[in-house]
Amino acid sequence: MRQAEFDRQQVLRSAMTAFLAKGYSKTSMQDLTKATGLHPGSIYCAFENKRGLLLASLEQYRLDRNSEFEQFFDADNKAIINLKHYLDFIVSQCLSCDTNQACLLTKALNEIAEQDEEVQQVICSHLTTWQQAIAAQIALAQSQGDISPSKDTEHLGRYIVMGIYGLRTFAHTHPKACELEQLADQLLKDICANR
Amino acid sequence: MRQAEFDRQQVLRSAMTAFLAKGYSKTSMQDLTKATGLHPGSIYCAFENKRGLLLASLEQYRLDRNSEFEQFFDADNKAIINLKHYLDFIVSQCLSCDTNQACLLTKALNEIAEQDEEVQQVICSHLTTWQQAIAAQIALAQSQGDISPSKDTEHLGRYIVMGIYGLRTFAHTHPKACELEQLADQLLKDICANR
DNA sequence: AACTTACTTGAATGATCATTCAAGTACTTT
DNA sequence: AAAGTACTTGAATGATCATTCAAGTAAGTT
Repeated sequence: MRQAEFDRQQVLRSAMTAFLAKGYSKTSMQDLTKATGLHPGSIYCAFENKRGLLLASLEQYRLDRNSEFEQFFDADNKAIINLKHYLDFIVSQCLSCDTNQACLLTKALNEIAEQDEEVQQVICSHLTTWQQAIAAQIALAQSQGDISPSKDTEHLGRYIVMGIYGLRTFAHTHPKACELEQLADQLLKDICANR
Repeated sequence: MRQAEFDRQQVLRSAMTAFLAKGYSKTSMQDLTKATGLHPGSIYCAFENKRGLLLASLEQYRLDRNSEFEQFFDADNKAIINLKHYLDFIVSQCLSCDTNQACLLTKALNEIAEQDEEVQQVICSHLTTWQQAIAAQIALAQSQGDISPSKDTEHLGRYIVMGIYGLRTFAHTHPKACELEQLADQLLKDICANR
């Protein structure tokens, strides 16, 4: 047996960058060979086809975002503080002009939504897992007295996720930084409000 | 002079449907000739190229959404009631499987965002106008005593718009109808909350 | 009715696309 | 060191793409 010469993670992260810059459809195999450094034959050998490379990239994206998420919420702060830092981080991503800071899951979901059922299923499953992780942090904040325990945890989780989706799209309209920050603050306030 | 034989509005609405179904990139000229009933030469004569057809479709979309918006808010109800009906309508669109009920502006914005500056400019300008129209209705609701007048009208407008963007993306993950309705209700509640 | 003008038609064009595959290369095993 | 195995290479392939344009057709004008 002979080992593949390329670093799989590095290749997938390069592919992610390419897909984020142009979207799946507009990213040509030529773009992908340039971005990854792999020749067409190697890509097809390792990932079957362009769609397979997208699926593998989505999986790598999930792993990367998972460990990023854990870094935010493993801190010894209260859950509500970590949540605020996490939202601040997302706002800073939204304000960045670097396309690589966008969310591959929502980008791909918007583009391929009704076209490819399997890709959609994979994306939805990742997003749902993420939503549950956020809900778990909200539950923690409820137990720590920062959010009313009488509120529906799952509903609050969906509300935050909806808000983050909204922030990402809103950011495409080039709002002022302070406006985006204000929206994120409002979102968190509404979650915590005692009503 | 000889008049063109096709109905411009009808052609543009067919093009909108095609773009909404597949996205701009994946919609081929063949798709567009089939959808509009026009031959390639006629499309190029009338709209210059595929991109020109998109721009014309975006303009028609703006006109159509404008009159739709006016229908919702010309009613003799209180502004807050109209706003609720409008949100209900958007939720019902989100729940529909008909791709034609999606928003062409946000769909195109997500797809072409950083690729075509002029298209982005056009889309952002339409979305900003829409946001201002919503803010105007919020101002009305404030004057009618349904929303605290001390709140920043523009901020509330942005918040509702962010929420609608979020609802649209969230809907792609196939949530239950009641969950989406609950999110829209929460959005309106948070706007009206007295804090 | 003849002419001019402008729209319609749809096959042709050249570019670009994803994908293939046979030849080349390097690692592993014997 | 020789043989076998699997990865790499990149030009070739056929499909599909947006776009063009010359011929055809119908309306308006004289």
